[in-house]
Amino acid sequence: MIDKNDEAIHEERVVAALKVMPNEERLIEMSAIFKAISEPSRLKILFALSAGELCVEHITEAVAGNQSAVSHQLKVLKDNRILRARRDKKNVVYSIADGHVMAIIQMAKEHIDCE
Amino acid sequence: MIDKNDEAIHEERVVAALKVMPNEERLIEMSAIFKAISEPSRLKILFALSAGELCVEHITEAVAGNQSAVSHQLKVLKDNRILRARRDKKNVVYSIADGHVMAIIQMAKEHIDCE
DNA sequence: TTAACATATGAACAACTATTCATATTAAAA
DNA sequence: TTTTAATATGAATAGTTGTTCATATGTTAA
Repeated sequence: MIDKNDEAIHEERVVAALKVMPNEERLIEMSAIFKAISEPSRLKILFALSAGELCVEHITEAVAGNQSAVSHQLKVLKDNRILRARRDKKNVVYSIADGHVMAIIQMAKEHIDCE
Repeated sequence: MIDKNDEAIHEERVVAALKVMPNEERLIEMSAIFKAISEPSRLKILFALSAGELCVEHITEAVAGNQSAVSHQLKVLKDNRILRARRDKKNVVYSIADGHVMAIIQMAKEHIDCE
């Protein structure tokens, strides 16, 4: 181990990396999560919902957006299982799917503040 | 509190949301982090580096990519402070900037697996 | 049923982004 | 210095994505 040069160390790491490397399908799946929350408009929706579930109208109000745009954005978030939706009479009420979502956002916040 | 209707609860949440809502600049800053890791090709690089720092050549090898593309991808990751770079003789060696990065990725993984 | 309300959707356009190719830059070795 | 090796960059193109507008769908109340 002592006289191993960088080249050898790196080659080992390349092999190690290839072993832990998720397959293409899984990479795309993970990327999609990040893509979904990588638009300010959609991130804004997540903050709007951080205090609890809201119907589309109120989300639209909270993000100062327009109804159609918000609906499209909600679809992206729901399709990626970042949000859940349930109907309540005339309204559809959206909420954050699980704790991981805000945890990811929190971590990004910390990352920025550490710089 | 007892006879508060959904409308009133939601309005309160809208107000709460507006209070915690990051300003536009900060939203964009956070989005940029996610955007940077939202391409499979770049995510792949992060996995390649998860075992330790590597030079561009080895990264290229680990992701089975082409040199120019990888260099462009590295630039995006570095500009967003997701990676750090240091020169070591002829090589430039890249590494993951801090623990938040892989933590975020780990959380996304868990999120997917919980579905 | 019909009217009114809340949400969703499709098409179209504009804006953005990734990759490729060719080449520039930079550092080390000869 | 000249050459070679490693990395970076600019321009161009192709593909992707967000927003808007108009309208459809579905739900409730009258």
